[in-house]
Amino acid sequence: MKGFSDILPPETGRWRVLEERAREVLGGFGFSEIRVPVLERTELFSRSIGEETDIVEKEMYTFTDRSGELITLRPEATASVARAYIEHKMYAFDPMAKLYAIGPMFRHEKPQMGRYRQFHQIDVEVFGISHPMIDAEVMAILMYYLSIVGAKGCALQINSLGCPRCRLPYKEDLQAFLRGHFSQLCPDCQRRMEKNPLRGFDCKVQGCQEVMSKAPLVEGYLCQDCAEHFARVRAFLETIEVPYSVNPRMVRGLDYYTKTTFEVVAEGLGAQDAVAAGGRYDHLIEDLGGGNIPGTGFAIGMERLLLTLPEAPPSRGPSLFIAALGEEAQREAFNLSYRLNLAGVTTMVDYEGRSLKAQMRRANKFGALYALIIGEDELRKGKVILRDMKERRQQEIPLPSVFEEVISWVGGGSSY
RNA sequence: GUGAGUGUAGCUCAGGGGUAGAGCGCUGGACUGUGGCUCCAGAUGUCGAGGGUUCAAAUCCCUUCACUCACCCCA
Repeated sequence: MKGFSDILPPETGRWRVLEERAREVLGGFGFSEIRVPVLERTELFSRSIGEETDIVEKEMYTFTDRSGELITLRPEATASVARAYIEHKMYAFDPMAKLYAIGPMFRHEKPQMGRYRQFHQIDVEVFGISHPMIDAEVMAILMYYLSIVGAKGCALQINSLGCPRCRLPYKEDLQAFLRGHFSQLCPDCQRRMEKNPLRGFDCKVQGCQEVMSKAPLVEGYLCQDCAEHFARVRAFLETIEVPYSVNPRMVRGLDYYTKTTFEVVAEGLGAQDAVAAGGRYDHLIEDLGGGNIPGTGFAIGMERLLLTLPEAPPSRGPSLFIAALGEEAQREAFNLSYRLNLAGVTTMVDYEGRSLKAQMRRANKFGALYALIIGEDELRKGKVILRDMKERRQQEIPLPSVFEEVISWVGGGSSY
C-alpha cells in the first residue's frame, strides 16, 4: 500500500538499536514506557491538535467502526498519552509523570523522502512540571540520544510561541501587517492569513520571504512570564552546554503548543529535514478535561533519524554450520544443532541433502565461523571434523565429546 | 490536492518497431568428501497493467497503477 512499507532484515536490526538505545537513555533519566492504542476517538485529535490544522482537516485516517463510532488512527502520540494520563488519574500519585512511547503513527499524506503514511516515532512527554528546567532537560536528553545513536549534522533550534494571552495581540498585529502587504504574498499565504498567519514564516516563495523578513516577531510580544520562562530555558541549556540557536520564525503545525517550541533539523534529509520536534503544551491536559497541568515533550521521527545514520552493517552469520552426509549423519546433525542452539551456539544445518562441497559453500555464504563435518566414514570411526572457517584449519574430534568440544571451541555466545 | 521523473531477471541497469540483454546474485560443475579466487554451464521475466496502431510493439499512441522527488504539510 502507498506510504506503508515492510521493514526487512538487516534493516530491522537498525530499528532495534534505535529502540534499545531510547529505552536505555530514557530509562536512565527516569522515564517509564507507556503503551497506548493505535486507535482513538476522532474527537481526541480534533480537540488536541486543533480543528483547523492540516493534520485534522485532511490527513487523518478516520472512519466509523462497526458500532458506528467515529475513530481515527493516531496521527501523533501526545494526545493519546495525555488522554491515558488523565483517564488513569496518573496525577493522583504525583502530578509529575515522565513517559515515553514508541510506535507507528498514521497520516494520509503523499509520500516522499522522509514522509510516509505509516511512520514511527519515539514520543517523550513530561506532565506536571512548569519549571523551565524541564524544557532544557528534555531537549538535552533528545540531543544526547541523537548523539549516541550516531546522528550527524543535527542542530537544535528553539523558539517561544508565548501563551494565549501574549499570542493573541501578536496574531492581530501580524495579520494587520500581512493585510498591508497582501498583494506581495503568494495565494497560499493570502488564503491562510486569517486562520494561520504564522505559517507565512516557513513559506518558501521568495516574495513572501521578503515580506516576512520585515514582519513583527513573537519575541516582542511575549508577556513578562513567557519572556522570563524563555530566558531561563536558554540559561539552563547553556548551563549544561547544549548548543542551540534561536529561530524566531519557527512555527508549529499543532495548535496545543505554548511557550517553548523546538526542532532538530538534520542535513541531507531533503525537504523533510526535521528529525525531531516538540515543545511545551501548558493547556492540553486542561483542554482534554484534566486538571490545570502543564506538559512538555517531543517526538523523534524514526525513519528520518535512520536516514541520517550509516547503512546497516552486514549481518553476522551463525557460529557453526553442520555439514552432514547421509541419513545417519543428518540425524546426528539435527540432534546436535538443536542442542547447540539451545545452549546458545547459533547453528545451521543443510536441509536439502546437498554435496559436501555445496554445504561448505553455504557455510561460507552464511558466514559461519566454524563448520562441523559429519560424514559416513567419520561416523563409522566415531569421529567428526571441526573446521575453523577463517583459519582454514580442521581437526578430528571423537563423536561422544562433540557437544562439549564445540562449546569450548566456538563459545556459548550467539553471534546474531 | 498540484507538478515532474522513473517502471525491463532477486538487485543495479542497458536496449527504443523484427528471436529478451549485461553485471552482480542464485543453482550446479571443473575439484567423484572441504568454502572464499578463477573458469565453465544452467535457471529465473506476463519488459508494471489494460487497451489501441501495425504483417510485427518492451519499443509508437491512449488510459491506468506503482515507485521516486518537489510543492503543500510535518516527525
